[in-house]
Amino acid sequence: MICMERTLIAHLPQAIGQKVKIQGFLHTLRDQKTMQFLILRDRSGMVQVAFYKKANPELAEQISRLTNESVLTITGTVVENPIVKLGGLEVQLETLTVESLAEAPLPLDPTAEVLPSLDYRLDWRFLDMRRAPVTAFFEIQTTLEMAFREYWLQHGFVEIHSPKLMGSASESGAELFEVQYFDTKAYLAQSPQFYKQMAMAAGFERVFEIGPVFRADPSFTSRHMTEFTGLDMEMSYIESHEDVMRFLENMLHYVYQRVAEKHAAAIEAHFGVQLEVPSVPFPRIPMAEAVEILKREGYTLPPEKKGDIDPGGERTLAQFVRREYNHDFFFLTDWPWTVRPFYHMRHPDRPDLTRSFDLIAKGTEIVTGAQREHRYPILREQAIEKGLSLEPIQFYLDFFRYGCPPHGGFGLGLSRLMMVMLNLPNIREAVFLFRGPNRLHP
RNA sequence: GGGGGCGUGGUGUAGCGGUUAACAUGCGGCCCUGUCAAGGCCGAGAUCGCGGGUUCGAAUCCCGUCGCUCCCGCCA
Repeated sequence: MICMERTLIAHLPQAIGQKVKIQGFLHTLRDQKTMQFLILRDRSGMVQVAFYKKANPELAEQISRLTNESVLTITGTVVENPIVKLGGLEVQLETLTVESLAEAPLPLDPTAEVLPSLDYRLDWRFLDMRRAPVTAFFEIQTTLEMAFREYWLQHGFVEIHSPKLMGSASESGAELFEVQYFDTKAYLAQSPQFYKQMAMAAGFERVFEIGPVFRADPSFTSRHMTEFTGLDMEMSYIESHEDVMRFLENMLHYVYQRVAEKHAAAIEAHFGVQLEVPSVPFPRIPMAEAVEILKREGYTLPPEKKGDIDPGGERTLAQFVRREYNHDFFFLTDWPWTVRPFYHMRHPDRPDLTRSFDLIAKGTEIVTGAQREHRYPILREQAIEKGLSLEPIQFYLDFFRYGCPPHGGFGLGLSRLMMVMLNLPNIREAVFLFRGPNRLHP
């Protein structure tokens, strides 16, 4: 017992007949007249621990006083027992150490079958996260992020970490958080956009970044956060945004495959989703065509949108794509110049359209990308056309004055993708800790 | 920022003009020869978000307020 190594509960079937040390939370205690059954839970699973009270009445007394979710260290012998429904084995308790006695009652019971409201769950997120589906969520997310990294590394990308404190607004400025920075003001980066492009000007050719993004939008929806993790990339020597889309769809195909290989069963069990690896290529719908489709589908766009498509329209298009192409994903391409930022490249023959795209997954926008305008004089003109003052963005414009390869890239929302993949109704449970206009704690 | 919905024991819900405010779960106690989402019995726990109004009477109707939530705008 003194120097015994801990055995994970999932590994107990390989330890039949052996004495083991297991540690975890007390999931349930069934305290009977002659016997006590403890269900112990660690990150790998649950096991039944059995104890004959008369073997040690004093210890039995101690077990009776245990509260649910207390943290225990237990030693005992693993025995095969087909009668036990939980894995057909149990640990016969020899020693017990209470590492941490949980107070009762619990404000949130992780073992309860009825879930409290999401808001209450977020108040007690650390208890909420003891539930198996949440544990599974983060294991899946870890695999997903690893798959992205694998794919990028296989294709010659370099990882960068751009600063999140900025001296000036990078784009619009309206959605920036302002912070005190000694005797001046700084802003939290609402995108690594400019810095990714800086890496292109530096000749890195291919970069990616996984990092925090801040948006000061007072958005009250099930898919917005004020702080989220962005998966961003930028690549040089492309011909058009088509190259970026092709890269993205192949990467998502790979990522879904990796997740499916490892977690298909868990995803089915915890989220009721049969994970479908999306086939490539994804359907592409130019904006002009999308408007026609919506007309045929009987969806009326709000008149003030003018070439843009609202979330309802995106959902309608998603249904259309599901029906016509049997696909969960589609690219909405060639957005009007009027609704895109100044750095998107325009079509040479259609200056009213940009070489840009959004990726819609099950009706939710998860990616925005484009070929960027890398020609200094044109970029400068476009900034002026958008009514931007050049002075605060001159450092950015300078990237394009001394040779810059043609390039493009995209930004993807990690939680948005997780939400879509696992059919979660709300982004607040697709993230470790949610940050929104009314939520800064815990 | 605009619009809709909700707010009842710790939690999740029912009740929607007159009820000792109900049910489930959790909590406490007792019982039960191995249980297994254990089961059985008993008990504690809510002045029905807050303020005002209508009414003989309000958890129930009206107004305001706060909180949450969803949709729109914005986006990842």
